[in-house]
Amino acid sequence: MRLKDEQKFEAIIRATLELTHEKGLAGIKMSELARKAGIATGSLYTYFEDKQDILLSVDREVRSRGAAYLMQASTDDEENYEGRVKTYVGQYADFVSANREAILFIDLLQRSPFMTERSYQDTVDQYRFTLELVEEGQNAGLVREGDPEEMVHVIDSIIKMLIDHRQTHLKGAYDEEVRNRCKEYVWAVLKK
Amino acid sequence: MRLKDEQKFEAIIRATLELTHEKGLAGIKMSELARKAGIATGSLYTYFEDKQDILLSVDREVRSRGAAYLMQASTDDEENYEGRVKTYVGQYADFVSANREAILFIDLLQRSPFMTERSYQDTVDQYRFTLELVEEGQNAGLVREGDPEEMVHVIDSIIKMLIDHRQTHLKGAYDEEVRNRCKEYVWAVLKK
Amino acid sequence: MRLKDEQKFEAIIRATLELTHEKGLAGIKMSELARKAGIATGSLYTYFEDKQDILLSVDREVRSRGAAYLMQASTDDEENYEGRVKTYVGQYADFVSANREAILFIDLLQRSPFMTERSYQDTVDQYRFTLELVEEGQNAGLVREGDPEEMVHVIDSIIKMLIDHRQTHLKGAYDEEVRNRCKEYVWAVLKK
Amino acid sequence: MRLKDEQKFEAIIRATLELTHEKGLAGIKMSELARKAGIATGSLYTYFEDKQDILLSVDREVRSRGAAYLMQASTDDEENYEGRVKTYVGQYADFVSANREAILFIDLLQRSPFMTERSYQDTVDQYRFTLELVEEGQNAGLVREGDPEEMVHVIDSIIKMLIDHRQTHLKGAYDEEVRNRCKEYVWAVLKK
DNA sequence: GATGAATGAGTATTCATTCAT
DNA sequence: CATGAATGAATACTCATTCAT
Repeated sequence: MRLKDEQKFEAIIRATLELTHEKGLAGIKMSELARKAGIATGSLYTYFEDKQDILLSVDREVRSRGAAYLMQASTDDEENYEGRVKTYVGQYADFVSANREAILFIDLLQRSPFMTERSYQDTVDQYRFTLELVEEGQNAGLVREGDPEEMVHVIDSIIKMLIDHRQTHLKGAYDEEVRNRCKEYVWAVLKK
Repeated sequence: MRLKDEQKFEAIIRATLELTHEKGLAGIKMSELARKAGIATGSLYTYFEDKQDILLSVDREVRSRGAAYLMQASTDDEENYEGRVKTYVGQYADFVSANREAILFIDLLQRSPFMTERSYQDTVDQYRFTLELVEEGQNAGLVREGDPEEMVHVIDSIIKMLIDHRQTHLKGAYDEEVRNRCKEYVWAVLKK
Repeated sequence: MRLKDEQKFEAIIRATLELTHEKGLAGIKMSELARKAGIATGSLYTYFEDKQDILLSVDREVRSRGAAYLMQASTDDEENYEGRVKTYVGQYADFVSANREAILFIDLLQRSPFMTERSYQDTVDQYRFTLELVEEGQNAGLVREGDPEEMVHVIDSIIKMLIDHRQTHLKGAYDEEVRNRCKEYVWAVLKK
Repeated sequence: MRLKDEQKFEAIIRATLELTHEKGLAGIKMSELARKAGIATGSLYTYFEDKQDILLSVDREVRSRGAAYLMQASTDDEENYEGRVKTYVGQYADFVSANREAILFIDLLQRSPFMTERSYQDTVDQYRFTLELVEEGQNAGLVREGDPEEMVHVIDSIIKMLIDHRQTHLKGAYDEEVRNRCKEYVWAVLKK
């Protein structure tokens, strides 16, 4: 017999993200999803309970990959705080740029009829490292006072907006310039 | 589509926004929409062509109201530029807070399959005043260099994020404190 | 608008019974059911929740009609007990013969995956009159001792078997002869 | 279909009967059947053509076992006819009680779409002995006149109903008391 | 052979739109 | 015009059967 396949799981995730990007959440049809993933419609149900299970699973997967990426992003060898923040922002911007579909997906799912009671905690976990970085800066008197969690969200939205604006409206590619503007704007918001 | 009864149109808009808030765009069913608006399902088709027509009409309406609000927002009597920016941001924050559902709706519609080729121009129109304010600051050497349009989007996303974070995650009410933080963060990003 | 139609409800019941007779419970397809009832597939869902709801509703309806028939069946003017029992059995046999499809349906549904927790009570209600007749006979010393409920079931099975055997295996029509045999056999079981 | 492993065939029969008892014929899924029989889904197709083949095979097997049992049931040493009938009814009641699932299965299959044109003859074969017993009684003037085949069916339904009523509705165990009632009722129907 | 994942035709169900009242 | 029942195409999901391992 054929073994349940990690590659198929991966293919389904990829297909879901692509389809969401192309047609929006509501536009996802199981048959199309299967075709895009290169499997039969019925096979989707070997891997997932139903449509909602696919969407929530993709959400979970994509979030955890994001968290993993941000966790591993090293900022250690930088000497000063500002430099470390900017390095981190640069890495985060790279990640956002490379994972636009995933980020769009999470965003759309959040406000969809498929999202039932997903806890806010999930999101927080994902930002733990960023949060700690902000708190460190506040403790060192280098960062503006204020709720660090809120600040993290603001930073997040700035970076996503800059990249989205560039790619969606200006049809431009993500480049060093946008990357630098991310650093600039974020640092402007943070610094005391 | 011409209107036969202004009140019904209003009810349909309100119902659309509420439903979008509750279940997301994909969760809007004509029957539910009608019920929420207090009319019969079939009557929706007296006022609108089809579902897409409703969504696009609500979008148009809500956008034009937003633009009208921002247009009318006066900043004239303030003496200095920073003060005028902050006054404006405060007013904008008030508007965002008072129209969260509408803003969510626009946001979701933007990336939905219902939105066919709505031009980016619409959005620009809406931000014309903000844009001019930023450009004025740049000309006066008070505002950081950079694409003003991009800056407007960044400002916009900061304000929306601050208010959304407060209301959604902290379940807190919009108040003077959030309003002030909007001003602070925005000015931090703008100022040279 | 069109009013929800009692006739359609009736048509669906009839179609369900016919289809069950023709193809068995498992052979009922919503599309075919709708066609047989002369309505659109989707309309089934105007009248019922889902397939199971149709089956359980038909069950309920058919049972209550049976109970109503047996309730109304008069035996009053007969002078002696044996005569009254035989009159009643004759009427019941007429009913069974005229409602074979309904009886088959109830029987099949009983042991189907659609039947969840239908209580035994339903069945008892339906037999109340028969039960009282048996008890009356026992009190008068005319009927054999024993659990009256059990006796009612035995009587029921005898009548159904006689009629089914005649119609199914012998392809014969229900007639006075079978009717009389019902009376004979039942009375043989009952009499002391 | 030839057998490769007698034990597996036995397991499949048992699983089929259990499943039919639990969920009815329509509720039998190949995957569940396989799980219950302790083999893989695909293996079912090593032993049988398809689903219908399983059901008909189980039917055949179960019927032949029943016939074998009734054939072997001896009534020879009883002196008088009534005693022999009662002995036989007692044995038959024992058999019915011990094979409720099989009997339900046969009953349901009979009226299902799986049963194509299984001849009525099969059933007759199975009742040959009972039939002869009744005919003997009629010839001896001890049994009521009437179609012996019909009488056999009536007897059969009485016994099954008594046992089913006891076990299903009263949750009681089959015991000497029920056994005796079977004899009583049957003899009441038969005797002239 | 045995296994259970893969397949896809077949079905139940949804829901935008139409239409009789 | 308003109503909400009726429609049926569109879609999610099931499950007998096949087949790669």
